Amino acid sequence: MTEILITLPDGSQRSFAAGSTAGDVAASIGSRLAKAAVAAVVNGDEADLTTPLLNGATVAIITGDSDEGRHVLRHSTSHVMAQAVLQLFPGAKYSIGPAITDGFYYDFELPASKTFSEDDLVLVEARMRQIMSANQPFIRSEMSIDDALALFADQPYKCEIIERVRALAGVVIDPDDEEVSVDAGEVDPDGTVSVYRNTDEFVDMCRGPHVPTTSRLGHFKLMKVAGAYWRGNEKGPMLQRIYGTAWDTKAALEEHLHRLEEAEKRDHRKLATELDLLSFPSELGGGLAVWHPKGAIVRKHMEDYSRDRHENGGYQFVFTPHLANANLFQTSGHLDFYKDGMYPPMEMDNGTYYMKPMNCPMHCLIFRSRQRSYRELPLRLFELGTVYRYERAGTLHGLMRIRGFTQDDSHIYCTEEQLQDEIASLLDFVLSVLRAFGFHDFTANLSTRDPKKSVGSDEIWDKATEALREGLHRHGLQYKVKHGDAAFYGPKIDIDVKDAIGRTWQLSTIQCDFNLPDRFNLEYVGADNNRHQPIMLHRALFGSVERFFGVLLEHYAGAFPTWLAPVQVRILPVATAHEEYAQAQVAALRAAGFRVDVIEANDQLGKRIRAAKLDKIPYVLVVGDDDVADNTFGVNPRGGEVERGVSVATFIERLAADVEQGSAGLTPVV
RNA sequence: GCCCAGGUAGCUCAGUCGGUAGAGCAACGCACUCGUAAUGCGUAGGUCAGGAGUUCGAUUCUCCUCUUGGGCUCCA
Repeated sequence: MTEILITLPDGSQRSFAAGSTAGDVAASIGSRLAKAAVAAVVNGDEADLTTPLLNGATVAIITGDSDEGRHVLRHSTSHVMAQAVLQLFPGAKYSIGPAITDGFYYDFELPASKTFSEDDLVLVEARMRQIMSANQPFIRSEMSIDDALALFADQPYKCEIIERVRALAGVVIDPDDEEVSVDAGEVDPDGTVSVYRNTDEFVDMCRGPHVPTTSRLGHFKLMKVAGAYWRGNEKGPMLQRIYGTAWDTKAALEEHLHRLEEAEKRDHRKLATELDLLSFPSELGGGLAVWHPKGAIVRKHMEDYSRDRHENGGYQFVFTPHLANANLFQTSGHLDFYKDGMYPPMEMDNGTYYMKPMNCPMHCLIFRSRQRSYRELPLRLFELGTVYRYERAGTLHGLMRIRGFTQDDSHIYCTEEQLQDEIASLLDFVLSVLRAFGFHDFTANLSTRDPKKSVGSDEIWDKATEALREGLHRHGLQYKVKHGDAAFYGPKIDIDVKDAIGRTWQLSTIQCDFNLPDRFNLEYVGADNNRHQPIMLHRALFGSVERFFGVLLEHYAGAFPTWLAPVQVRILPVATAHEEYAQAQVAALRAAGFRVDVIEANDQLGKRIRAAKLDKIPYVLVVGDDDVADNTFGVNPRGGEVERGVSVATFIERLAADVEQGSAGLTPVV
């Protein structure tokens, strides 16, 4: 047969000469498509453009501007990086180099335990560009496992991957098992190993597909070097990882780099310093913050709002101490399971004390302090409880990962029958509060039982998991199931929010607990006059106040909405003669409950306006002769146009409306 | 905890091939009194993260500790 028939995605069919490739198909459709093509989908499987097609194949072209296409570009770029590193560092061992979000990485072991320096990145990148200019082909071949072991005989990491695949041959691969699927991405699970060769010297094991030649690549940048454990195993060898980003066009690459710059500008640690909100004095020790007046006032309003909502939402407030006798954490099990996360013990003459890493044990004591009736349930205890956890040094990150923090912590005790409704109304409550802080895009994760480590009966796990799932369905909330990701004591829902620049943050959790009620022997007397064990729910909404503050800071890029802004209004008298008027207005606005300050006319007006803008103050009011005469303001709103001659009454009305709108969620929902 | 890179004035940074440091902004003072994003001049401000070592001499070189950043791992 000299002709083959190919079906295209739109259902149309075309005939090609035998031996034609997906690349030929793309070229026959159009030169623009041929240029954009990076790989193809042949009969449902991704394949190289250079693979000869068989008669009757269905072919779709993957272009570089699709997710799949970028994945191919990134993966191919990582191969080029491996080749460059092996040239520049003879004797280097290469392990794996997958495509990841926005880019790729590759892990190496350098000879004599050498490490990469920042300067090496420049060298590697230059060598990569040479390889790309050389227009090397990606040539695929397949071989047996034994041949592959021979080919990679001096590459121990490659051999380890091949051996693992051999061991797994015939085993159905669970896509949730990340460790195995990484290998599966490198090698076909059917017993053959595919490799891609660029030159006589450089060949890499890979399932593909790849771009036809290295000249198809080029819009990339190496970003950073890092250490990374082989197979993520803390006890295993530490490899040297290089991260890069790669895109289909120069514009896309530049846009990505620009996005990174923007994200850096709104880094909460930077903004916290610039706006004088809080700091991390090294004298305190790592992961501990002090809140300056401007940060504290924002935090106070966040907490006030949270308290109002909880008060209206049927919660009862409690307070508990920051430390407790070891007996408490023995009972709760924290000393058995969580000791590494706790600050070390304080030996006192009447026992051993620990800083509390969690509030739950103390809330359980409150539940247990007297006999409880089913009529009291659900019992919702709420506390802004400060806890201390000895997070490992390398994991600290500004406010996002901190050692002393305050949870907006709630523990809800209810009956099995109440669980369903309670979870549904909890979700209502959580989302409603998050919306008040400017978040509108939510997704959820449902973490289910890990049978290898869990307490509680099958029945209760099933029931609780269903209750969580049903709650999510009622909300139409998009969610993913994380199989086996639950803690040993119960299933949970995590809620992720998307921020102003599209990043997601995990904030709230709703977590069932079958363990603590048992350990603390919690009971209530039911309608049947018998004793029953309540179900316990942990629920944090902000997660931690500190972390939530950090997320808000990044979300708003420091420009807090008026109801939260540390200074809502700044009045600038044009000249000294207007200061009296300015002071009188400050007094009036403060009396009306607004946060207002004034900067006297010692500096030029333009300079004071600039300073106010850099402070991201919502309203800058300029007052001069006209305003004194007419009882008006010149209003310069954040992000808006200057308006002269606004009457004081009108401005106060607008300001009040702005504040009201920002905290609109204050109206009770229950 | 592990790998890499840092820590110099309140902030952002420069500098010292080993001879105890400098800029801009901020602060303070004086002059300017100004209508919407940087007025001018001046003053003050640093045990160069901390400790030990090498050296005639260490902010600079070495080691340790603390701490920060990027990752890994961890986050019952």
